[in-house]
Amino acid sequence: MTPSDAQLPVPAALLAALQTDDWFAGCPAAFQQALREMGHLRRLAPGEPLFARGGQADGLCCVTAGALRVGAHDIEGQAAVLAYLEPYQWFGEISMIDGLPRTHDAVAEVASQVLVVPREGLLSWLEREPGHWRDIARLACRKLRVSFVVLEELAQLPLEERVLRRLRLQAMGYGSRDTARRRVRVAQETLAHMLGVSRQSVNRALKQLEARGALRLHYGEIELLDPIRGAG
Amino acid sequence: MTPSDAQLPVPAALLAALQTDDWFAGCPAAFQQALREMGHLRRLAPGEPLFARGGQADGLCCVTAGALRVGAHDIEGQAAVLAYLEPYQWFGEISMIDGLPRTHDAVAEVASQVLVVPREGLLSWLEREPGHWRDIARLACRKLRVSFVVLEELAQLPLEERVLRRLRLQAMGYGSRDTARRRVRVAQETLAHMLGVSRQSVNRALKQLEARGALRLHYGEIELLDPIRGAG
DNA sequence: CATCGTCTGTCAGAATCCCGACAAAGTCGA
DNA sequence: TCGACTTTGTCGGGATTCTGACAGACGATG
Repeated sequence: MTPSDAQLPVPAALLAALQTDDWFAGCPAAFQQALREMGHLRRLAPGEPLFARGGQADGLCCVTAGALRVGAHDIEGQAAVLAYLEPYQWFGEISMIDGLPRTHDAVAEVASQVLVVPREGLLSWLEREPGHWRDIARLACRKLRVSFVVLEELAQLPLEERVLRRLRLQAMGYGSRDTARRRVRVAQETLAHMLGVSRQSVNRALKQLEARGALRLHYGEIELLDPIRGAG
Repeated sequence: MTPSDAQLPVPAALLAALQTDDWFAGCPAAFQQALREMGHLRRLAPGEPLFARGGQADGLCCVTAGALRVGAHDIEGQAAVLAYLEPYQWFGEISMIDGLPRTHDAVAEVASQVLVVPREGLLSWLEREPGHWRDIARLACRKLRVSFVVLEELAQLPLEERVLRRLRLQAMGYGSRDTARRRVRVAQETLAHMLGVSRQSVNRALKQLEARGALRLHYGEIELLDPIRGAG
């Protein structure tokens, strides 16, 4: 067992930080406690995969440090990025629910730490406390709503709006946090991959948004300004 | 109360047909029975809305006859079609789970019939049988998987592939049926709305797919051929 | 402070797609 | 059978995006 596979217990102090996430905060204390006790922490080096598409479900996860890139590595190396997950977002509930293979790859973008709640343990716990399946459903439900928003934008909004909305979505942790951050650390090329367009197009859209007063561009970072000005 | 609002009980004979849907078939008999007993049938005239985006959740639904167009009516009349629901697909679980407003409009495409299970009744039933929240989660989970597939295609696949995959997705009821139909009744313009591109582009893609041997075009209908030939 | 790798900004040609328009073909009802 | 309506097939101009390329700006590292 290599150091990166070491299974560290989850310190109780982490519970406070985990409340940042709306889903976790909405779970009953008993369930929160169970997730902490059954889970363990796993460190990931930059570029190290947590799981790969098609792999077997190992459990429910939560980013506790760093950032994970979730997407799909196409055969031709076309990296379609679905989302960037940051503390303290939960994921992996899909395979948790239906037991089918992973839908995406999850790779550490930087040195990261992930809380992993093993599937088997959680399943048997849920068998004793089946009411908490409702919380699992809530988690999937939230993703579904985000997914619908992204789908709709992708389908018919002009690129400029899509860029702006995606940034705001990222700023509020894809619906997981109630307070949106002002600054989003993301390279324009990364943004391009998420939106499925070229970096040049993203750059042009960002320039127009900056001229519109919706945001301010920095090196490797984008500052979102007053939504009123950018809302048109 | 108008005739279209009449609340007809759900005949027991419908249970057999409902088994067509993978999700329903996977639910325990007790849950199936409860859904039938708590639900009622509602008739919809062509163009009649079942619910609108932003409206309050009235319950879990299932198409039992006809077809529903699910999408979002933009302010400018831009009708973005998310999917066409046909018997016996279930929907409306999102608002069921989180109690938030509807994400989409649902309008009858033709004269249709919908099984509606009122939210309040189902919620209190689930309070007595909380283990079946897992089934609700399964329903949301399946949609999430479909949504991921659509998202990925939308992001980076060439239009020709997107058209083909969308047709196959429709042919197998968005994952709700195990056997895919050969023929899909859908106008090219409708397909264009679902993919967010123009009718002309869809027509060109379809022509190329036909030349490739992946499908055959008919009037108001598309026949899917052997997947092997079209898989490239 | 010098260097290197990353990120941003911009250009031009090629490819793609959108829009409006119109004709041909199919379907349905009078 | 005829006519109205829907759907399909196709064309061309205008707009948008992609690809590839390159220079400058920034930050980390030694």
